[in-house]
Amino acid sequence: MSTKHILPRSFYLRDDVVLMARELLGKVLLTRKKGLITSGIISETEAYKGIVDRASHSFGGRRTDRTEVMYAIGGTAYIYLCYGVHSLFNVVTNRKDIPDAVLIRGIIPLEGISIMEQRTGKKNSSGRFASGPGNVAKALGIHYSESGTDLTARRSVTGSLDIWIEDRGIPVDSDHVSATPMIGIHYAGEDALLPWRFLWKE
DNA sequence: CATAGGATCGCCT
DNA sequence: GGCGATCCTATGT
Repeated sequence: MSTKHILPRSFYLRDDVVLMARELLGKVLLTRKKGLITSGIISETEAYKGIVDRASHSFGGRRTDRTEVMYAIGGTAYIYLCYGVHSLFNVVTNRKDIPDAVLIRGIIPLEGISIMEQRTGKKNSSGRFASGPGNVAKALGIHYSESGTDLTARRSVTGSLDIWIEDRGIPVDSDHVSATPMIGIHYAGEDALLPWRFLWKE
């Protein structure tokens, strides 16, 4: 696994979070926890355009202890606890102080499958047993306490977990990608600013 | 300090 | 399709 495939800072620094959500499909999300490497091909994402997105934790530019990480430089991990049970993993994008993020909602398990089966207590019979944002983090051993990890440094805040994303040139045909606006949110004439979900079905 | 609620999941009917 | 789990976070007094 060559470091040249790690997504560079420049990938995350761009302005269009919806574009990045689309481009993250087919990229490989990896973790190394206590020397164990697990990974999966990103198959579902959702863009959160912080300031203008009612569904975003940083809507309206709100800053709290939890959401402060969303204002970090692109390429940082924003991870938080949902419903007291699930860690949800997001990729922060854009420049510092602009709180855009992409939620990783599904992966196709790739490396370390038996470890991920152990972590989730599920078998890989479906090929997508690690889909759903809570399951993604669970399978990869990601915990909300790792929020703030730099995805480009391969060195975590805690030192116990590395998280990074690689481009291995996996092609994702547009014909197999469905893009849907989030349900239940309507801004007249502001469709381009809606949160956006991308699902890759092979 | 007290309280309500959440970018979900899996089990139940 | 409904609902409980489970605990942190944000907000209000």
